[in-house]
Amino acid sequence: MPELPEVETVRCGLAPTLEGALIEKVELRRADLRFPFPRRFAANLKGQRIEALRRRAKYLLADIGTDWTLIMHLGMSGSFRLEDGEPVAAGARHYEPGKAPAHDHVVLHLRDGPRVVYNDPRRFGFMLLVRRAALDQHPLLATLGVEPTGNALSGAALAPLLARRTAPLKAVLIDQRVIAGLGNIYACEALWRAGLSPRRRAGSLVRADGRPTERLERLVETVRAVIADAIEAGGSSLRDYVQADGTLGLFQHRFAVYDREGEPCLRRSCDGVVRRIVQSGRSSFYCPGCQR
DNA sequence: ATAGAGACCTGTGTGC
DNA sequence: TGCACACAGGTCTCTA
Repeated sequence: MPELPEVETVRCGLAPTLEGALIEKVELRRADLRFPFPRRFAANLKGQRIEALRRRAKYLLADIGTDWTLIMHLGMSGSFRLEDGEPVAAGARHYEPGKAPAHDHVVLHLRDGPRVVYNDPRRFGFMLLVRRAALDQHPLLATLGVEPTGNALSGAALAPLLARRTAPLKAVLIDQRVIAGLGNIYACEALWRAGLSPRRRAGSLVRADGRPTERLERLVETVRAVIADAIEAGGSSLRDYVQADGTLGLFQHRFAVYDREGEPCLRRSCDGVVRRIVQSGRSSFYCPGCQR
């Protein structure tokens, strides 16, 4: 669910509270999320200081003490909220007054700070404690592609990854080994901005000599722009996603194609209608009129 | 190697 | 009102 802009927004919301905080206790309300929690998970966190809260692709990385990093992933429906005093902050989903909130799976108790509650109805998220020295070699992180936020993303960087690939462009864009953190929504939006069809063969954006085409350079720019715009808007709130303080993202109001099947294309001078197709099991939204 | 399907899990919206 | 079904921001594993 949450893609890079949502995870980055969560990171910004949590960092002021978490960075420098001392973990007094970790409460696990169940034995597993996507994976079982390791034996000593809570014990290893107890008494440790959170040194920094970083992000790589859709992963949150909390540096714990000198030796460990806590890898956290929100899956499709994970969210954090900060609680002071009585349980439940405004904006918590799946909450009925008088009842314990559903799907609160992990609670971090900080010394002199609010509780940090992880909620995840579908439980596709997870938390994993790994040795920081080996973090980059961890299987989850080792094969990640380039971040779309810095200066690393370029036509030249992508060309070798797209060359000769026959898979649809959309499928390759959301492959985390290519662009780290790009997901279904923002891939659709970037393709619309670039005027490129999600069905086009990925390899068609690379010249025979291996250099990027103008179309690929254009796509790189729209990917960077849509990610930057979404971060600025605090991400997109559809069902489960909220920021750490319970407020909603705003980018869903700016979708050009995502979830707009049957509605008119927003491009001036295009009278097309947004279509939904299924590519490798995921919905792709695009305008057949102006995306080629 | 690469592309696609299925699996994991719960909640919500739609149509009958 | 209830029920069945489709679908949802992700990613791992298996099969051709």
